[in-house]
Amino acid sequence: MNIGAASRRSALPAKTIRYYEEIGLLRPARAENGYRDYCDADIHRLKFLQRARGLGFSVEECRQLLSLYGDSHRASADVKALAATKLDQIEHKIAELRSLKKTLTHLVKTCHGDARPDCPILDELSGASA
Amino acid sequence: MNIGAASRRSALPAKTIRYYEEIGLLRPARAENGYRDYCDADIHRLKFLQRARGLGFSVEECRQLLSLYGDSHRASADVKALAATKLDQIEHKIAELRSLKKTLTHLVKTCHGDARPDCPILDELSGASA
DNA sequence: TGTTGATCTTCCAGTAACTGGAAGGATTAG
DNA sequence: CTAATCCTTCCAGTTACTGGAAGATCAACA
Repeated sequence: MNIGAASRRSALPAKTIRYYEEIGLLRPARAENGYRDYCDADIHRLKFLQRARGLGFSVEECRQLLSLYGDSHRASADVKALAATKLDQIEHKIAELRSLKKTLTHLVKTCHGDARPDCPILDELSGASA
Repeated sequence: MNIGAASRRSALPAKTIRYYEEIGLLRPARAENGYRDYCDADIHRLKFLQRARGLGFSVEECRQLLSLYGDSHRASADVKALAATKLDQIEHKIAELRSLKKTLTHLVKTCHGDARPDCPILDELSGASA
């Protein structure tokens, strides 16, 4: 299977697939014409990457997950720990964004938003109230 | 004022301050010895940048905000629009992270997390349930 | 005066995770 | 046969810094 088909099946851009190969996440075979040739296991791996990246795992974390996945002796505890850590990070990020949203919402509300030159948002940013 | 002091006053690393200068966000004077010399307006600008970045504005958005800030004829509506757009983006990001959190929470809960080799997290990622 | 040690300078390179584009070979459809 | 599409490699750019090397300058102390 060529890279175009692999791209469609994995929902990953061809560029990204080549990039993943470059950084050693997979090693597809080569056809006689030099084209990459993806087998079912490769597609499986690519889909795995697509899902894990979509869940917010970094590429390095994906590499770990893939090695755990490939290791039939690994404990599910290892994977669970990785996922739990990621969950903490996500919660932290959500909290940060909420606080940010609160501040900005306040600013947008108090800004009259017309043609007058005074603006509470810029005042806040410039430290007028600090 | 040297870059070290400017760094302490603005809560920005010296490296970052030099970087901001490099990309044209400010132009501090130079002392005779070649050292950068920051005046109060520069510090003000740096603090502005520090706050705006912390609120999630990109460097380019900060550049816009700074030019609006410097323009006494600008309408507060311009700033409000920028902030409102940013608010939308933040809300979108929060929604994404929540959905992500939901999926991962489910996976972590269903994973027994012991030494057994089967693991619902990897199953899900590998597409076993898809 | 000498000499540390901290601070400053510039420049080069690297990070994450791709993305875009150029130049050129292979394949497929009509 | 030709045109369009797909494939290859390689180089460069993105965002917003961060790290480090090599060398100048400064402040403080004996």
